[in-house]
Amino acid sequence: MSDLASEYRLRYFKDNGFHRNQCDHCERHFWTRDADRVDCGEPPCATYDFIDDPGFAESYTLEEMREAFLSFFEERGHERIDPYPVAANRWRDDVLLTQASIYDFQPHVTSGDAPPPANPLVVSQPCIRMGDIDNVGRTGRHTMAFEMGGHHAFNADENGEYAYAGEIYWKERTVELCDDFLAHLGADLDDVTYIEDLWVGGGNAGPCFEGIYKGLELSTLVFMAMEQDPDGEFELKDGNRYAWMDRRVVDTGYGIERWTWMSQGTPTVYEAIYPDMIAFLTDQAGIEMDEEDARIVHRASVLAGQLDADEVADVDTAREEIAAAIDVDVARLRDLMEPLERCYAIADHCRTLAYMFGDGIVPSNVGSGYLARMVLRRTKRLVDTVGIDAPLDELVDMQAERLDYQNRDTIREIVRGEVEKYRETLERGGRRVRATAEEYAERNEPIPTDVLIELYDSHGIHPDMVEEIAADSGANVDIPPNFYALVAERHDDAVAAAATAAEQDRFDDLPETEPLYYDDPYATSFEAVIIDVLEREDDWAVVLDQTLFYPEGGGQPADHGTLSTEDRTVRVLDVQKHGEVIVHTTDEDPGKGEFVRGKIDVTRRQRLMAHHTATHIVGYAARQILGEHIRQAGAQKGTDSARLDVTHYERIDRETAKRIEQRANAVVRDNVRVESAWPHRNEAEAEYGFDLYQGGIPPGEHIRTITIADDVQACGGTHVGRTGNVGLITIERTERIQDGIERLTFAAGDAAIDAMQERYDLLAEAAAVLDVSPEEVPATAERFFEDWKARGKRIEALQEELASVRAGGGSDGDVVELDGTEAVVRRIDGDMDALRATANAIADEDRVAVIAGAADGAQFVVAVPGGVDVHAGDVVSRLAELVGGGGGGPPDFAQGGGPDVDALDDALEEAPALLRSALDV
RNA sequence: GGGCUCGUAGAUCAGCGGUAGAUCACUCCCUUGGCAUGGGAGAGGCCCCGGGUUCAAAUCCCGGCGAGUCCA
Repeated sequence: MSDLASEYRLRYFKDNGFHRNQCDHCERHFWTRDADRVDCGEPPCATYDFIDDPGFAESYTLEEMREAFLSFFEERGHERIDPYPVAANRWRDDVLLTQASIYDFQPHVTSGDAPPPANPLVVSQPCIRMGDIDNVGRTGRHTMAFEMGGHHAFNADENGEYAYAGEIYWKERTVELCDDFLAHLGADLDDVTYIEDLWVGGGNAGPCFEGIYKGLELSTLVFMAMEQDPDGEFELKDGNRYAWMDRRVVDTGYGIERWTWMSQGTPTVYEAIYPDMIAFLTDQAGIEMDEEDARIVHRASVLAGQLDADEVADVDTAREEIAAAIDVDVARLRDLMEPLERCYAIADHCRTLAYMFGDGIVPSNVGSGYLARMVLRRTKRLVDTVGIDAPLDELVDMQAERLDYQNRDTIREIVRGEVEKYRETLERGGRRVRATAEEYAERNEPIPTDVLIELYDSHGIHPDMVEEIAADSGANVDIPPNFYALVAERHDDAVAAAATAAEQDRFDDLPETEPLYYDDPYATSFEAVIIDVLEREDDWAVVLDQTLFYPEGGGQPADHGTLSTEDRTVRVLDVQKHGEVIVHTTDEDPGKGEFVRGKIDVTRRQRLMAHHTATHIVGYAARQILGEHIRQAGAQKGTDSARLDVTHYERIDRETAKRIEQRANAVVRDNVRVESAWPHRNEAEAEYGFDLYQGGIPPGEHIRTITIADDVQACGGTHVGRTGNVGLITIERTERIQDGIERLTFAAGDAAIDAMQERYDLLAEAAAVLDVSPEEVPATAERFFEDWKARGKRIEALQEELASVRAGGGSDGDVVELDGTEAVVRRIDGDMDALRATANAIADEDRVAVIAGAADGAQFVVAVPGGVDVHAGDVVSRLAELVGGGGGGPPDFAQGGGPDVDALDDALEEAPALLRSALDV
């Protein structure tokens, strides 16, 4: 690694009497005002020094600390902006959850493509970090959900290449602000250290300082100044090479919870940030402590920072060390701490869930919905373990109320639904495990590993749950230590090959195509100049200077039509966008350098436009009927129908679909204008929020918006002018694409009429078949079905009756005398069921039965009563051979057959001989 | 986005090429003064749907629909 040490030598440190020392334990360098200091100040190199001894002049609640932070930076030239949702995938598609305040400005602002909403700015951003889940509750400082206070400045060279330029401030001012904020709150600055570190993430990197005070990391000051570059001069800790870039982004993170904790000096951060909920939970869990217990807890809390699962090899050992340090038995310490730690985790997880569901995440088996489900189930297990009676939706609601969410009823409904689903999974799993355990206990074998993996991977049953239940049945379980690695092995997947476009280079050099389709959505023809024509295997690729043809995008298929020159007309079969170049696929060569007149297929275009506008309307209607959590998870428009996938936590039944249909058609009848605009991205986001991005996140500084009534979406598609032009919307069906995602398939305009007529035709056809009027179809169908079932039963009964009659009667000619037994060899008129019934009836009279039929090829049934030494399977097999087929079965009853019906009677002739020889064997 | 598992009587499940089963619930009868219970009999199945393989499919293969679960 090239030497970056000079990056950390700031004038600010020099002017303020700092020294650069090296930590005795971790050997990292740090800056301090205390020349003699030998530890960096951060656990495990140090302990918490502020428990019962707050580090600031006054005590703050979380809300007060947030305000103190924001206003401090506001007073120093930063603009305060509203926090973003925790569901980061609403404005970027590379991550699921917001994990830091800088996430708000990635990728477009950090890359320089878009200007920041303000510069510099300050925000308190709710974040969720699943990675800390094992530390939550234990270290006293880790939370899965937290608010990251961030002040950010975006600097760029003055070369005009980026959406912002100039120097706002960089390292000196950033450290100064952090130091000033500490001073502002009354911190003892001599006890503050700034540890040198290097930050790497998301393709960027840069030097950073960790601000530590009294054993607690309060801030991280990142100076993002490098980007990944194969030829870069620095190889950093992730193994990639990086180079300096011409943008410099100040990315700071102040843990608002920790600052709050520092100001209060409570044993843990949790008691500082939501004291009411902790009190409620410990009370519910029946945790009582005498004075001595409380003293132990306090002393252990000071050392709890050592329990960081990322830092220590073994949490149990770390706990033993703590027990030894405060001279308490480790078992007693654990008994005292674990229920408390669980209560802390519950409070934190409930806050996480409140953020997730409050910001519109819907539980699912995929994506962020899956993360939410995992957190919820973990929380439910914790709640049950410590014995809290309050329902989980109430606990989550306590946090949702504190966080001031408006959709609390929906949040509770989602939580209740998920708890119920989890209960069902456990019940199902329990039954399955009991059955499996009994099976192996009986055989006196341990439950094998592959069964454990299957139980977990396919049925969601954790191996420790298997162990618990199996113990009741006396079955042994060996859980291999690398269990989860074995599960992961089952998920080794083949990497999908990315298509490489050879012609891409050629298109890259062409000028951007001027799109005409936005100017007038009803235009049908245009004139253009052919820029380039490329012959391909089966067709031609044509690039024009401008075009009315809409290229496939945003779920809207491409326009079709024709391009005509003076002497020829070629058909346009497909249109694709390569960057800003629009490529038409044609069936013939139109000739290069020619003027062409283009005509689009108007019917196709109008149907597509109707469906596109209808998609917005259906989404808008679904949101009104189902709730604010409804978001587009995918969409595809066609000429005959369109489909819209939305996030929702339960099945959309026919009744609900009808309500959506009615609401959508009301919007059509209102005949409001469909407005399009090209606002600046930041202005659009500020005004409408991230619900804009229903159909994906478009690039660029300006985005195109489509407004229908109160619904505003970023959209590049073509739309009708007024909702009335859509004509009619019919929802054809709903289906569940994944857990938490419902697909609405609908038709609009002409296609809706077609769909309605087709459906009525189906009903009319069914009515004609039943010879009743359409209204009577359901009742008649039901009557017929019942009748059909009753007849089936009647036939079965009659067949048995007939069989016993046959068994008794029949001509004497077909009775064969065997050695001490009689056999009946007979051909009857009936299907396999009749044959079986007859054979059984004969066998019931202690006679061997060989029954043949020809209802569906040649068929045999042989039944042998008990005590007769003939193997039915063998006899059938040999008979069947004679008719070109096969057969078999158990010794007392067998069936078979073959295609050669003509040979049936001959085969029956052979039957007596076969039986006798079978008896002889 | 990908993987895996499961759809059989009202419920829970067994059967996994050869005559559709068990337990509980249900109906009736018997045991008892009544209840818990005990004994007996009975009813209840488009074996999710559609193709294919086979002499023969609930069972094997493919597709669809429905449900569950794990991973990114």
